[in-house]
Amino acid sequence: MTETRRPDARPLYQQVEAILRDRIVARAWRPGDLIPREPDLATDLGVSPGTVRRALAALERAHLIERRQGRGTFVAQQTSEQALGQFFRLRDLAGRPVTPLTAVLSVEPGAATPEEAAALGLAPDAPVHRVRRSRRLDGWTRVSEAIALPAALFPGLDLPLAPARLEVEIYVHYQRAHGIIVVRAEEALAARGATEEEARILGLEAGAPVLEVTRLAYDASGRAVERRVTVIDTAAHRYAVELE
Amino acid sequence: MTETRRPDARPLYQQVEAILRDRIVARAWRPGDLIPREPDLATDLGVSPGTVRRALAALERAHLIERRQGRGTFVAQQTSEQALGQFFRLRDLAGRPVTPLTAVLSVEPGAATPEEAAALGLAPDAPVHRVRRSRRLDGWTRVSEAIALPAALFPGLDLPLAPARLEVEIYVHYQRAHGIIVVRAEEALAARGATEEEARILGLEAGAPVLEVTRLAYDASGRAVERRVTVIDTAAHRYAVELE
DNA sequence: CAGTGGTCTAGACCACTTT
DNA sequence: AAGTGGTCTAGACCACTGA
Repeated sequence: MTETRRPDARPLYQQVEAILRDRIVARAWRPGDLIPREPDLATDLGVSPGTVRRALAALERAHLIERRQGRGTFVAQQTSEQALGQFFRLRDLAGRPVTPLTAVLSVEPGAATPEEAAALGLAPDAPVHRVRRSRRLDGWTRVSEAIALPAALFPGLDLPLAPARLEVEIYVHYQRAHGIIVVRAEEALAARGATEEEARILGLEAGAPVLEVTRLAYDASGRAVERRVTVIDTAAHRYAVELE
Repeated sequence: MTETRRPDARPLYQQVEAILRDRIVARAWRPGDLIPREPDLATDLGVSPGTVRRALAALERAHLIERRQGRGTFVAQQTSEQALGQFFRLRDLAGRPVTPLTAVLSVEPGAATPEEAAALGLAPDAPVHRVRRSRRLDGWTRVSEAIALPAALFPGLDLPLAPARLEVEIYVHYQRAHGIIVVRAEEALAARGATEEEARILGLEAGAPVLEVTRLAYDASGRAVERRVTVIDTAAHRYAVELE
């Protein structure tokens, strides 16, 4: 790059980052693929290796790529372990991570509620898939979950109904079956009393205190792709947060 | 650095980061101070400017320094705005940040409970300061808080009892009066029923669902310096979390 | 205008992995 | 041995700030 003037406001390394991210979003590079080595990317894009390196570091922080010394740079392939580590915040009372056993109770078509439409950027009453799940922690059903997905993003959603264990985390399924990579989520937490239905699922009395977590999840292109409401019995578990 | 061998396992930039962090922890450089410019640090430490730059970037991410183009690099001076932005997670129902009005109800000496001693790395029954506070959000008392501080770290703790507003956030006070910079905290969240005392403070009935947040805060040297239990009425507010 | 951090370049060498 | 990312160096130039 020998031009003296750069009319673009954004720094070069951010432009390079956007270009590489777009290739992943457009599935020109797919999860698991080996991408070209740094010097080749640099000459192809007409920038220095240091600039490519800075862009790749940002994509690695966003969990979109994995770099392995001696092997190369790969588009990140989500695994259940990775997805749980990134998005599942429940711990036992000693602070140890727990692995949930998840059962899909039902998958049904529905119409977006006003809250869902606003959160997901959909038209009112737009078609959604509704998934209900329950999750066992350390042997007890502690979590009841209601997930809403825009039908347009998840055509032919096929989740095996399972009474006990789902073999892969649902975000891994989104990626494999629908090409949607969840990279970020926002959650809003509150304490409230359990409804009768929740109390039945969790083995509580109606009105017992439960933790309600409302999540909005975003994919690599910044699109809201999932809204879920999770209700948790925190008798023997805690929702862990790191502030820094 | 012309040596061919480097016996140290850690990369140079991490060693430089540790050296500079230690200068802040040891108060050789104090909050607000202007620190030497990059090239000077590089020659003083015998490394290249790029290595210093990488160390400074890490310290900036940790909120220990602030870099301002054209002005220089300063040791971070906590402000109430900064401390609230970093450590106060409550939002209104629209997701907007709220600013709490804090009242200090009491400051008393006490002895560490077993949980506190374990969390803070103290001997059983070690002396602690106990601070009780309440916080108003949007005009209502929604938060009741109990803070425990190791007496050894906070000699002569002097918090003005205030019925309404505390002029600075308490972490700003820790820094100014005791030289303790809180950089990180871990929180564990649960839903439970309010005790009678909590219900009285929050204007609820005993047993009403409240959000309990147990926080352990760490300073720049990695030492646990504060344990607090916060009880929140989430009738009109949410605890916000970003997952990425 | 001088001085600072921010960006960008162009390499050399090391550590690790695989063939 | 060959090829990759990780570290480290040594600059040039730009953008911003304040005297």
